[in-house]
Amino acid sequence: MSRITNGEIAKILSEIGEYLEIKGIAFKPRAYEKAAYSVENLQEEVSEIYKKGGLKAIEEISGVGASIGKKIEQLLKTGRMKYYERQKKALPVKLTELIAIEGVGPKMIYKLYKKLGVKNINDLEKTAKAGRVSKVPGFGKKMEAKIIRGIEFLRKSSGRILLVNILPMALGIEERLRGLKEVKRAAVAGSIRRMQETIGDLDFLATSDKPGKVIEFFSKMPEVINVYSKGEDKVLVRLKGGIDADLIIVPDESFGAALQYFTGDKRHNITVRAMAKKMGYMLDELGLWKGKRRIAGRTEEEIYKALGMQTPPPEIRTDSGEVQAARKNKIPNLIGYGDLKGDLQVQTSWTDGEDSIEEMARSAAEAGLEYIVITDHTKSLAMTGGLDEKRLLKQAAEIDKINAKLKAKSSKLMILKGAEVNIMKDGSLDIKDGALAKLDVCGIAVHSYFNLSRQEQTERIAKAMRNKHADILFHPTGRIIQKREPYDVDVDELIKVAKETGTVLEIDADPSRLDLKDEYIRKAVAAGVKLAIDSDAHGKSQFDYLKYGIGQARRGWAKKSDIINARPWREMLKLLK
DNA sequence: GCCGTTTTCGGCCCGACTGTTTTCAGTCG
Repeated sequence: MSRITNGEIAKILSEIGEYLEIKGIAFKPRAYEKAAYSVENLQEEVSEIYKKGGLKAIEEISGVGASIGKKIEQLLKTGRMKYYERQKKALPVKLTELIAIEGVGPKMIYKLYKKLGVKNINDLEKTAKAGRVSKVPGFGKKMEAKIIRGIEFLRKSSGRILLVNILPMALGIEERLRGLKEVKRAAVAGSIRRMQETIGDLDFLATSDKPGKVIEFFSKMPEVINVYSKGEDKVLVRLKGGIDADLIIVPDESFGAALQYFTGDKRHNITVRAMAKKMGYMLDELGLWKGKRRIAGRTEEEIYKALGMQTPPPEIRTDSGEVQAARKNKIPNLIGYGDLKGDLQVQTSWTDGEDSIEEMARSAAEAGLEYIVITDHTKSLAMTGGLDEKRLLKQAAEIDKINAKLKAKSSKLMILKGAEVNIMKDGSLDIKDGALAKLDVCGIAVHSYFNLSRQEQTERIAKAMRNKHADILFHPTGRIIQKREPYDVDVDELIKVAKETGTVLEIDADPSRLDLKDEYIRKAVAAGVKLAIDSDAHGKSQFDYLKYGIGQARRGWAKKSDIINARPWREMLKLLK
């Protein structure tokens, strides 16, 4: 049987949905879309589910019934899905890439293909720039210009920007809105409130008796480079950094409903709305309605409570079980933004960090931490000037000295000794066991040979994890968001090995890494594997990264008890091998 | 094509915005 991943199955199902949408078929598109979504967010590989329980087990997947189930079975058995291939043959266009263009949907794609033979993004760009799109009935000059703009934006930034590059600005704007005397309540909603890895646009909400004043303020903020449109209770602008933001003014009694609505995500809202409807209510961005009477809306809590459920934290509103859990009062108490007591991955100027041990320590104390582990690179990572056994010893002596100094100044910060030990191609570590034994915390990490086969890579890392000194696997998949794909590794297997060996898996909080991803965090938590959230700071300002790691951990349903560095250092050390 | 706090059949979230039109289709969140 061929190895087909959930991601691949999901992609095929969602493309079928788009093909059906194009044909104007009702309801089926949403069925396929829904099935695609639940397959993509499954905790277990569909191929495994099928191996264990056959077709019947596949049909147990939410949104998958007899028809889609059989199609998945065919795909697993033969590596092909005839139904999909027929659709594709009938309409040979690159749906996914065309749909990614802002403002372009299935219906447009169909028309453009029929009239102009547009099959992909390059065709579309050429024909639009030649002015041929605007000649097609139903299209005009504005649409054509919008398409060209959309393609350019997509090319430039893949349409989204890293959370870290926008969160500070968004929170700053939120704070200034709240400071206005005309504003009663204000908040930033959307994906930023959910702490998504990347952000497409910003949604601000405010309540006010004088909306005009607030809108005026918003459109004249120094961050604004363009005002697209301005109405009585709504304004849409472009901000510096190339991100769009809107501000919507709502009545105070609707603030919670609007916050709920604009926080999303879309799937979560669909599920909650459908539930409300079933209970005889109607939920929209102005409130929860029973007929014409608004029974809730002032706060989110009020709405969720009226629906008989807990308020799910924004980070987990992804329609992946949080609604069901909230109805049963089973949402776990997620790790909080102030819960970390230490940081287990910190680089210094001994290798590729910018600041000295002492400077990093001082900055960590200012950030409210009780301890840090110094984890400079080791010798085989030559480009960083990695430490050998001898220099590790020397660094240990230096740390003792600084700890004594800190104590004399009655600082509460404790510096522990560690290293980011390099995993060699064969899974061995580049520092001798004798030296590793002297470290308080031994982190291990991959920095080379990213291109090994899945099996080789998995075995290599698993072997390193089996070293009795290896405490934590740093940035387990090596990805860099929007820049570098993760190396091909079987994370499920790593989770198993982590459980078996007592190795901690890291959630690297560097906002361009956020490695582990939320789905793996959730799997690790479910498997009872211990986790650490580390800044991977290479400079004294970077302890700030921890909050992105916490956001990621929350997105993966991690509790405080799952995170070892949410404990005091003595307790934390006891949890290591 | 899927699903069940009323359903194994008859529903499926819903309204705003945009650009194209002259009453609406398509996209978005």
